[in-house]
Amino acid sequence: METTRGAERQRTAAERRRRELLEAADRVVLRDGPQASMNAIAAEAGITKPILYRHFGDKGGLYRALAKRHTDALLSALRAALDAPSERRERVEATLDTYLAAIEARPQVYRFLMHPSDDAAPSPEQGFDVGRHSAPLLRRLGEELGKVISERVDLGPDSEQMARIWGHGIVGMMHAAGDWWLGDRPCSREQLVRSLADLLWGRLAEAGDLPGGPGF
Amino acid sequence: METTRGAERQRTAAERRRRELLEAADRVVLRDGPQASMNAIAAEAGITKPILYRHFGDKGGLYRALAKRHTDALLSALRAALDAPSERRERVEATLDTYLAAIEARPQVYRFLMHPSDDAAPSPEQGFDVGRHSAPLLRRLGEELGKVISERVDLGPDSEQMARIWGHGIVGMMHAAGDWWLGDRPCSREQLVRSLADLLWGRLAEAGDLPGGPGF
DNA sequence: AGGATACGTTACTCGCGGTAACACCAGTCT
DNA sequence: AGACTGGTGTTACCGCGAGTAACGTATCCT
Repeated sequence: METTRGAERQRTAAERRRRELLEAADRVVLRDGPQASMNAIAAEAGITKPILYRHFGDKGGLYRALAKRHTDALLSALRAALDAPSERRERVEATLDTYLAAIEARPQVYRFLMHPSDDAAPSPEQGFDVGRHSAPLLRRLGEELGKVISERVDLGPDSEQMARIWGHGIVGMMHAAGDWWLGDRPCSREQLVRSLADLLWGRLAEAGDLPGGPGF
Repeated sequence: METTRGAERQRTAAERRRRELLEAADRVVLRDGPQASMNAIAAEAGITKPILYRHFGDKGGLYRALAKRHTDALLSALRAALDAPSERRERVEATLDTYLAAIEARPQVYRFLMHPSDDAAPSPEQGFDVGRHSAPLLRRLGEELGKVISERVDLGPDSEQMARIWGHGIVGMMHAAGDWWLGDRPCSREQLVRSLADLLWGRLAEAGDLPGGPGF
């Protein structure tokens, strides 16, 4: 009975094929942006649409598979920065810098990852579902950072809750500032990193008011 | 010569019509979500598609007009909180709370405003354009807050730059935390507001390490 | 009256996501 | 050998939504 070995070989072949398709999709998405059509991707892979659908179900499936690869890569880079053996402030700056360097180096990947992917389930019942606007990447980063904070930082009672809030908040801060910076490039990366770290280090609380009206 | 008076009346009539169309569009978008079709909106307004296109150019135009109304409303509410005559910390908390209360009260509006609206210009030249992932609302809030900070807070040299960075960063923090909170509702709004303000007030820098591994 | 300028319609094109139906070509089971 | 299975691949189609062309009609100015 050769079934097991045969099935095995077929499975690995299918997986290789899948990887090839993903790489083709990657090329197209990085060239045309997130609105790349399934036709274009299929053409790039040298095949036709139905094959893509057999492998990935629908466009969302393909995009999710594609996103996972890049997300994993970015996440592991961030973890490395987060685990460096140094002072907390240095680690925070290193993490911010790693993220910003990544989106600076490959803005197309960044753009793709931030795409909401429109998995908005049309939810039949009146009143469509609410939240989940954020890209899955941001959710994941926020959760991950929350976990790290709660494991390592002493926040007193309700530590768990606060750590998650901070995780999502910090990630959001990093993302929004990064997105803005990437567009206008008003300053160097170092300066951006330092300013954000300063913000997290409470300089807003310490700063004095300027004359005229209430201080923020 | 009646041209001026006639033109005037026509213009105001057109504007009233436009407002009616926007209100119809509002109803549909708030019911069906951002993927509402132009057909549906036209039907709700009791007319047909071409009229919408005459008034707004394309779907993006309609959505931009729609977004402006809500954005302006939210922004004025935030300004009020930001201008209250009290301590800085209180004003910050009030502003956060105002934003969160708004997205809590009308999540559909929130969802619509955060929709990227896919104005991704297919930019003919190789390498499509990069940034501008964030919703226009966030950009605007970030700029606005940056202005307020730079006007009121004394940040020393490079104040302008840092204020803008902080503006976008704080808005991003608020948004990401709010989005996550709106989905899972893991705590009360008060608690969320206090935690975020604590974060901005430098509690991350002050907190001690927890045993085991490097502290964040 | 004559003509411009709005408002409104029907009926279409075009592109995209997704699918049905069919063909082919391995290896496997009897 | 010959039937069966499961993978790869195709062409041709459906449905739907954005956007447009062409046409008809009321209103108001000259």
